[in-house]
Amino acid sequence: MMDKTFDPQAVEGRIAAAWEEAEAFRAGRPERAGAALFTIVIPPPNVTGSLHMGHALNTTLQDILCRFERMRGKDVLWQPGTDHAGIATQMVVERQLMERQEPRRTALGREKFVEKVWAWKAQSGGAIVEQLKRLGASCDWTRERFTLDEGLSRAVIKVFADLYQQGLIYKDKRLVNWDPALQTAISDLEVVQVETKGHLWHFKYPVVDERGEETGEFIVVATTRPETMLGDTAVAVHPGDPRYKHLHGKKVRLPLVGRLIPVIADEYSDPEKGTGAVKITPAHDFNDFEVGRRHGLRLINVLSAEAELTLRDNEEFLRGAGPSADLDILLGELDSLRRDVARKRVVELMEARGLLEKAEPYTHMVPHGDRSGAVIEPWLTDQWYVNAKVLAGPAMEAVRAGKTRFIPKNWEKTYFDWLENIQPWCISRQLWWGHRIPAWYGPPKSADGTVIKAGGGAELASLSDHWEIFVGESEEAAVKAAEAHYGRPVKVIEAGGLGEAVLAGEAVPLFRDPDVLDTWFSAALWPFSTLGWPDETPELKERYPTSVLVTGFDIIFFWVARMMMMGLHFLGDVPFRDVYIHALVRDEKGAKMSKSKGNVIDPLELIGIYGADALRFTLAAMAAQGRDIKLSAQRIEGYRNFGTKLWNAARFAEMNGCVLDPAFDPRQMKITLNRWIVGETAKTVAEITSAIEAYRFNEAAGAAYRFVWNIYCDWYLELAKPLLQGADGPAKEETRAATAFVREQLLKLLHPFMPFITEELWAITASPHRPRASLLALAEWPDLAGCENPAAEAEIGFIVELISEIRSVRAEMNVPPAAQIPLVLVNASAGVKAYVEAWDETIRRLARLSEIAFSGAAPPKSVQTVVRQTVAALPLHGFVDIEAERTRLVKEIAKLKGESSKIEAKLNNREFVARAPEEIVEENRERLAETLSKQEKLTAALERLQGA
RNA sequence: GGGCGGUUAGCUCAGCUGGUAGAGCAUCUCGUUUACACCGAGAGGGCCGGCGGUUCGAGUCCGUCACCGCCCACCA
Repeated sequence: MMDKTFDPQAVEGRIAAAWEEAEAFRAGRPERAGAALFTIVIPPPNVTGSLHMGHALNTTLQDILCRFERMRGKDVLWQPGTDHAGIATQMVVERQLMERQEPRRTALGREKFVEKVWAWKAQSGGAIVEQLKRLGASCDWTRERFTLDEGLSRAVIKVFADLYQQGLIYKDKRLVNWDPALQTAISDLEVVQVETKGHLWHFKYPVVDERGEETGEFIVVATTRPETMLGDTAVAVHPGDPRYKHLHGKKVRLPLVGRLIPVIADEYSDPEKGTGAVKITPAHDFNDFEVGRRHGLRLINVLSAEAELTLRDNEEFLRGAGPSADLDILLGELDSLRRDVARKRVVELMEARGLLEKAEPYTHMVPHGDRSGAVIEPWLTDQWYVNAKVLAGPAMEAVRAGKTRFIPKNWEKTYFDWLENIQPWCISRQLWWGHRIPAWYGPPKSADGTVIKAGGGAELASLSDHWEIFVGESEEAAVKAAEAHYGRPVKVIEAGGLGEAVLAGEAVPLFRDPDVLDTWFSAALWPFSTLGWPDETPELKERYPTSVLVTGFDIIFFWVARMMMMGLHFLGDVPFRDVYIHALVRDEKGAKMSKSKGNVIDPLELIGIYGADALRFTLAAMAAQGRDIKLSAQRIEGYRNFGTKLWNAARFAEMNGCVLDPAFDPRQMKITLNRWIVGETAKTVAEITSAIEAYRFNEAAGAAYRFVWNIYCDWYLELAKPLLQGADGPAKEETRAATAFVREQLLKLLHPFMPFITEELWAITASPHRPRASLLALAEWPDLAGCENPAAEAEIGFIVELISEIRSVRAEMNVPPAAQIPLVLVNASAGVKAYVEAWDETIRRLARLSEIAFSGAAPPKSVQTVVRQTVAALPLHGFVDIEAERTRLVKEIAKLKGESSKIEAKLNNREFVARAPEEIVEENRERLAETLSKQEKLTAALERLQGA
């Protein structure tokens, strides 16, 4: 005997183990040889991660697709894995070291630290994978990959080396987004603009004449960053701005520093903004950098990696300023100040000198690192870049040509907009956890072929712009290339020991770039690196391009676009045919879930309370395209109840001996009721199938829900009770078989959405004599084409409507539920009579009637209603309240009148009759006739009531 | 500043190619009829944000305005 409810906690683990044991999710199962292929690569979650709602939604949708296609007979590969997540992981381990008061990263050294990270990964890195399994993800876990795996690393190194040889990866010295907290460069995408309240300070820069004497005139510049003024090398005005025309070519004295800097005319300066004159700090502002480049201005870098003032490095610049420089203050007091402290101090100094015109409150956008939250500094460094512009062309073209489809389509625009304006992609990170860049540096070779010898550290640094670069897929390859280049033996050393090695003069020293690659660089290769590339594996050959990518819109730029670029460049084809972009999961008020807001709903907690199936079904039911999901526990509870309903329907079938007969043929049934439910099932199969094919998950879930609850349970099982509980015979046998058959179909239909409960029911309801041929996960998707049955629909439809109508009237007339009353059908047609006689007992039970009679006229004092043209009269005698009935009829007639006059107006409109499709016109005529006839009958009933 | 979405029942949302406005929850009334109270029966509740337009016909298409949300760009 089954329990009354399904206990997810007790069952889920066991079911998951059964799947694993049977290797149900393994790609390339022998019996599927030659089957159509279906491939999805999972968006690899961070190893540091724990399951959040975004993962839960993402995983659920992919799993629905995979289970659906697997049941349709395809050979499915859902490729799982995790991402090493450079910055995030390094931060986690560093924090851990700090908490345990162990030596810091820098104290440990690179090798030891990386070892620690691997140890951490081995111990707690796999948590997310276990959590995905709890959700029921049917990945081929035997193929799990990690972006730092040996194989994937090989792919990364090869891609880097190839792109370098092709000139698509290059090293450049320019401004990058520098994160002073993490001490690394980050890409544009990792910078978030945050609205920040600050000030706009107006500084007066004195204008000087040819001899360097101040003329008494000032040019006023506005800035939000006073501390960077120490690195100003010009003031720009718009060429057409009349206010400043006379100053073109003149100079101003940079306050505090004292150096003379030019006033330049440049279109960049906007007369509308600030004072129309803008200070130019090429080393600390992206726009200024460009202006500086146009005008050949010097770059004065006044900030350190920690974003502290480094004025000593610029002594030469400061000393060249002449007598008015506040050298002592600059070098003594300001040097090494943090940027925010320096800002205040510079303002004070300017004010003290009468050069602060005004300071006004000002709200503006300030760039922050998305991981560290630190204010990002545009900073001049050497970094590696990918020429994304070249790779973006084919990526756009492929989508334009329809080789990859975005669903919903409107995301294509977002994709195009970004790619059209793409900037060089900074891929080097000053971290230790990640793929180390396969570039080796050697000392410069002079024109005459001699290797330039270098002295100590400072001298080395000054040479850094001139290193020879050797990129290779291995150290051996790089050494070989270097030896060929220098014509001398080469020795690989640590960067720090370079000076001595060179001085020793024996071998040419070579050292490897200490930086690692952006995590997204390896992620961009995921669709082919996980399939074995650069090896020509069978999987790669057969499964690339993959079928579909399922992901959130927040990583279209980070990931989707880059996979497109890399896939097209290295494989010559798109990485996936479809990209299904799903929504964000928000809290019930619509706010983005975040740890800091404390509104995060933990999927694991929900799974613990309601079970994985309930959570999955909820997410699917709410996953309408193009809209965020606001999740509430109440909703999940509702779908948990749905599971219970399904469970009890199966339980009922079990109690009534409904066992599946494999020989059962749904097309050979005799009983109308059974034909009807199989017909309804067929409709539902078609509906769910096409909805999943079109990624309309909510519609598929909705169709399944309605069918199970409102059709199978509410009507079929109720109507089947007399047959199931009646005397033995062919009708009972057929109904038992049909009940079991339909249950089988809905377990299959629901399996992609609720894999655990359906698999469990599949096992429980197996016939004791005939065990299941396979797990439900591997069973065949239903195909009931040709089982629709309009005749059965007409009959059962009438019965359902009749019962509903009587129930409604009874409730409205306040007839006590216990009261059994008679029903009289007036002038019923032969067809209706046949229906009713066939269902006499059931109608009486469900509508709580004492008897059903046929007559040529409605009995006096009866309440009347119309069901599909037939008047149904309930002689209520003792119960009827004439007033209440009159009110009910008047109301009902008014409603019908409104409806009929609307249709009449439509049909009287010649244009409508002439232009609307014939079927629509016909439909309206029928509706009018129906409405009028019903109206007539109720009006007659009302008149009789008044006569009585 | 550029772009994308949203505005439908008290709440949360469906409504795909224009053709009788739907669901879940909540509310109200009733029901211990052995599958299920995580249940059953019934009811109430909507000028589909405003204004124009196209059309025989608009929640659905076009324009426009308002408000809400998101993305991109922007340290004067």
